Amino acid sequence: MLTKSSTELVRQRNSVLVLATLRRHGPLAHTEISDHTRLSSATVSAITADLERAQIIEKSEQQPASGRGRPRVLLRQRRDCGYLIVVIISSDAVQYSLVDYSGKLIDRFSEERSHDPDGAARFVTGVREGLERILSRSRIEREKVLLISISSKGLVNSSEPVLVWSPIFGSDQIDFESALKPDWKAKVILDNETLLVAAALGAREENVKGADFRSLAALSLGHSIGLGIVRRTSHGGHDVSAPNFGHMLHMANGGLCRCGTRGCIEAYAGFYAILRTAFEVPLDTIPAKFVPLAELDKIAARARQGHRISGFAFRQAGLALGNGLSRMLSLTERMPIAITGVGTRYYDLLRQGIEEGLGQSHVVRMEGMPELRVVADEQILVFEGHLNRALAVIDEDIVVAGVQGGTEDVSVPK
Amino acid sequence: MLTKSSTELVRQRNSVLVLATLRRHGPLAHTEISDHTRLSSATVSAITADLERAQIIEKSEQQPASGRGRPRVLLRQRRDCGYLIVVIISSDAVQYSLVDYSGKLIDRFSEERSHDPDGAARFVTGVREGLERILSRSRIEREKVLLISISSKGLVNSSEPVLVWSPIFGSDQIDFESALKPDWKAKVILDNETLLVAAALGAREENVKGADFRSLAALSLGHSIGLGIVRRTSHGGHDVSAPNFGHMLHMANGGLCRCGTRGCIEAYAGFYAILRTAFEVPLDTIPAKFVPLAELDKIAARARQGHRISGFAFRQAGLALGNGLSRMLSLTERMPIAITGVGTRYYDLLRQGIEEGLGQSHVVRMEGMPELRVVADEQILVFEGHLNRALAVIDEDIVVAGVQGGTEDVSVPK
DNA sequence: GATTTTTTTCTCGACAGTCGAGAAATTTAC
DNA sequence: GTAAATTTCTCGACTGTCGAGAAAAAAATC
Repeated sequence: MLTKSSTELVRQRNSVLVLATLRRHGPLAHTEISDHTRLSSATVSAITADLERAQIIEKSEQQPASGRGRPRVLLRQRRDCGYLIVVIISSDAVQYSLVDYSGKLIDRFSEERSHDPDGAARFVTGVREGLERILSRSRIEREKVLLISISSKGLVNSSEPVLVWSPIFGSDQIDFESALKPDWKAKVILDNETLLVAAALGAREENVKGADFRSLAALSLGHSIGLGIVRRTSHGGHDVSAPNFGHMLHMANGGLCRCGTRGCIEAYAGFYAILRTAFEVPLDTIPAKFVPLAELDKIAARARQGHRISGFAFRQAGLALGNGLSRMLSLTERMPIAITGVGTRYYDLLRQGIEEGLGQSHVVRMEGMPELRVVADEQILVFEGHLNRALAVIDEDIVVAGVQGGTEDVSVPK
Repeated sequence: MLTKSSTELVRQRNSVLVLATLRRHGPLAHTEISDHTRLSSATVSAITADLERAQIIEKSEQQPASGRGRPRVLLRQRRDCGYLIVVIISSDAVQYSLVDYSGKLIDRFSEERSHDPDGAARFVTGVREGLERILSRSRIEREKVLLISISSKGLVNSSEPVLVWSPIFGSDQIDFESALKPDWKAKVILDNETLLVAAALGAREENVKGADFRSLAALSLGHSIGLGIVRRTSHGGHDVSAPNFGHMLHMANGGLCRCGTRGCIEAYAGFYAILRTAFEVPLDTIPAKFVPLAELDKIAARARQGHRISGFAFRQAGLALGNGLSRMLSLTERMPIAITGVGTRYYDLLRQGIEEGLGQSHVVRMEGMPELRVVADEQILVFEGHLNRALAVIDEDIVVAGVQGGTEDVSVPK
């Protein structure tokens, strides 16, 4: 409320609103936009006329008229209005996707990540090459790429695209903004991977529940532990954050974590930690850099057959997660928790520990156990989260940059 | 962004903006308002004319002109525009304050709270009587009371004025909305006490640092433990919350807390917990209902003289606080922590434990120790927080209700 | 095939809000 | 007494939204 308002701002907001509903519901007719936005028909006319003149949306060609009356003309985003590159960094590969303004996937490939530790600088070079490659494969002009949206596990600066800490590079910070500035005019954004999962799930949930949706947490189980939280703000938007959950303190002076601290949640619930407990390796052993999934599958199999120590390892992981989640819930409101990631394949073994860990706290005793649900297809959710956020950013930027472009040959009156 | 914008909304927001700057900086002239709000002079004229017509603000009488040129006419809130009653519930008393629309204290008294446990229903009756008393003492019309702002320790529903859990009444919920509806047309709001402290400190901090202020936490030490967090939102407002920090899980299966759960932070850092540790009473002993401060002072004195167990009790309290704060910081961004409440008198004994507890976590190792500062005068901060929030709510309500009231005798043209 | 009905889109005038520029008011300086 | 300085107020231009009704276009009906 610290900043003034003006009529131009009104137009900007309403323009963004129109573009957002177009995103949400696909191509719409004039009347439908009016219904969804609660803007008057006249206002919709004015706004869509502007957007059309600025080459941001277009009338789709004649529909085979369904029903009588004047046939609808659908409005949709112009695909060639701009492009988006999505970069998903995971522990063993980097995936590049080229997407047009309508959200349609145009091209995609993955590049294996070498596991060499000499790290950050080399890695950035690789990303720059990857970006060049996807651009050149497409024949799209460089200037038409409006946004590069990157995601990674780890801790991300909330205002700038800087990877502050990651399981891969540790405290070797990566500033994507300055790394890509020489090559690209496009804006660069960086988000935590689980944050995007939460964003995607929040959007889905709101589509189902509407205004009843309040908040939701996504917990990603894997080599490392991620948490994303999404909350509806007072004015209808979504506020989304990715706290440093995996390295929240679970137990003072506890097991040694990859990050070098003792007692992090990850030091009990990460894959390497489960391995460590299952093999009864001392808790202050420096953890393995990478754990093959097959190794964990074996432990899980043994646990399911009743092997005590193996079962204990998963139970202890669950306890750490449950305690951590209860602490999170003490600091927020009650919200459902969606569990995702490769680790969900061990959910049968983790569940009891998680619920016990949750049950040990005041919040859960008072408000009851939060809803726990397992959600598969983390990869799809990550991409969906990218699109949600990135395209919204593009819409906003385009409108704010000014919707006056286009062919200025309106100067022939009569 | 889900909701449409309109020109009326623009006027509303800008009117609220004008009232807010008037709150912040005291009586201001036309030009000064224009400077602070960045609204044009013409707009300020239009808005202030409306507000004046609606009897919300008034021109102050002639100032002794300082400097040459046409003398300024200061605008200020009309005191009699409406009134606010502030109710501060503490463990041993309830304080009632009557405040006019300009924020000036008109009347105040406290009523001792009987320590009888028969609780909630009786207590509510007491509050209703207290409100009647402060009204009748003042000769103000009941309808002129626009807002009743209540605060208490404990857990508060974020949307409705319902006390969900409190150290005094436990889980006996109190719904102030429905309790006061029969007597009062005024709106009723309820906030956690430490939330108000955080709000007040946040406002002060922003006055000093301006846009550099990002966030801040207030930790209140006393019989129970309170935490308030204030953050600047993207559009310049303040987002403030009071998580259930005192009953966040400190240690699974730990000491028994007043709330009936085991291992809460309060079960280590509350006054009764310090007492329990100092006297080597078993950790599962049901805690004392109320601890005289003199008792704690004695333990503190012994600790300062080197008595081992007494010192250990404070150290352990500090550790619980430090661990808890580190967990909070894992879920938020780095922020300074202001420590307040009666317990600050033992800060010399707590400090080492707090810092050690903080230091055991990944965040603090990475980002460094957060700034810790001791802030006295918690009572003043609570009241200040009440005024900040309540008067802002009143301004908003008045403007939204419509600024068209007042004398409609403008119908004589020429 | 002409007319009516239905549905959608577009246009016009009214109204609300902000802004810049300059007029009006009013005091101090010389 | 006049000029300069400073503050407040007013006017016209511009931008925005809205409701109502005109215009467009296809299906239904006679």
